[in-house]
Amino acid sequence: MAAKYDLVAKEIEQEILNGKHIKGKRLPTETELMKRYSISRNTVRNAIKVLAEKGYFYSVQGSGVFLRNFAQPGCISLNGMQSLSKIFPGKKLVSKVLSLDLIPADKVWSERMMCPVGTMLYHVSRLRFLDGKPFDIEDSYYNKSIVPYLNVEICEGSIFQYITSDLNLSIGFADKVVSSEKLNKEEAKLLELEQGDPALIVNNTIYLNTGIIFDISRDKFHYKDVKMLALTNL
Amino acid sequence: MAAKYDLVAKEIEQEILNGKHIKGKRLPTETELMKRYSISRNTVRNAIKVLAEKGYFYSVQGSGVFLRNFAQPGCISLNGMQSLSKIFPGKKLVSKVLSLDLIPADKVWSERMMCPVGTMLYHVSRLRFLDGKPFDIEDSYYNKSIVPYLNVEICEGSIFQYITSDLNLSIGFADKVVSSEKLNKEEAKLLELEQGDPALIVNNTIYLNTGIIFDISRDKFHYKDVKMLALTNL
DNA sequence: AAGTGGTCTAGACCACCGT
DNA sequence: CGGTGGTCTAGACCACTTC
Repeated sequence: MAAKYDLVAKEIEQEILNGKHIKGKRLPTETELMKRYSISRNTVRNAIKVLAEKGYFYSVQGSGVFLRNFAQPGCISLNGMQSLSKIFPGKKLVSKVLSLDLIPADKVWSERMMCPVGTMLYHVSRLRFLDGKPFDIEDSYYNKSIVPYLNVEICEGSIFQYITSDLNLSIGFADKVVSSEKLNKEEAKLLELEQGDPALIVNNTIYLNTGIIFDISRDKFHYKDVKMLALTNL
Repeated sequence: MAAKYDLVAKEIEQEILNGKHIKGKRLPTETELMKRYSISRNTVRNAIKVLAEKGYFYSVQGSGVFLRNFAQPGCISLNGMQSLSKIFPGKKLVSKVLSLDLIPADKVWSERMMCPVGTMLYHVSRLRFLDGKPFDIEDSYYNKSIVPYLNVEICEGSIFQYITSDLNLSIGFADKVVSSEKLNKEEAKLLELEQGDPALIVNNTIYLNTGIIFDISRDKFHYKDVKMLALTNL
């Protein structure tokens, strides 16, 4: 059962995407929106907050809520957790599975994933292509006691969709540590770059809504094609 | 005049930093906190939300609010807008001003900064050192009609502190686009690296709380020493 | 069934922006 | 000054976890 403020947020978001509101312009006032959707002021404010966190709005006390220049297309958002297929809706995304193993967690991994030593982990290596061009190398470890089954077919598709839709798990939040490194020879070859070229690295620790880690992964992105966007409030 | 929920948030944050709460443990219930601080439930929830957005907590419906593994020290947060001196409290931060010019905005810059062509801009280039080691090259453009005066002395200190404390301006929000590039010869020399070595790039567009851009800057970070942290909710 | 956080309402007052 | 968003309250009901 979806919340009212979420429904209203989705509706307003749709309006924005359809160009109904104009960049730099004021949104209708809160009182106006209360009437329009027959909801209380706090619910209006919650809807606005949702969209403000997505980067659509900024509020100025005493003045109004204004449309913000939002997300440059092609940027991977560091704030949300959309899958790549949603970020690049028009483009063809292909995942080639380099390896898929089932291994027991050693001491290091048990600490990283906050699970007992010996917990079985799926280790997946994928090379992903965007419109035929190598885009990133992804190295993931999934806790098998949470994600009980994976195969090559699933890994060639969207693992996240499988986890949310088929396994019916709710993803909660994530830490992402971004850095830059030189590529080694093998990685460079996969990304069609030269050894020593830069890579943009993102280390993800991904939690269920219960606070349990189910996935730790490292993405090495092709440095020429990838930009990450972080929206900062306050 | 600070808000109640902010004061409570600060108090709880202090407790956490003093080790009063333990990682993975539950925070007192909302009802408990209502009584303790003599505030309404919504105010408690606002305080919790502030800290959740900083990465301290995650909430589980029906269960409680739990302490999260928070910010790895030494990481630069992409969510907040702390100045470097606050991120590395123990370390010595030195800024060497490479250049400081006053230039009129051409067409490109007027569009980027959403200001009229001809608006005067301070262009500041700085090389920053952390404990004596080169850390990043920063290239900034400030809108002079908002930041009316800058000199080398100010630029050697914290420009942000000058803007907030002395000019009494309120910073609102920022876009940060993160990418990776090869260093050219001059940049490499400044950072004591080799030409072609990776750099971690952050392009910032920084707005006042009124939605006006006052600063656009590009940071090129030393790739060996720098990690950025993004916290993702939802 | 009891206890927790999540949503929603109705109303009040305050701080700030514009005129 | 009127209108806007920001804070705060008190109370209600719902969804979920836990036992």
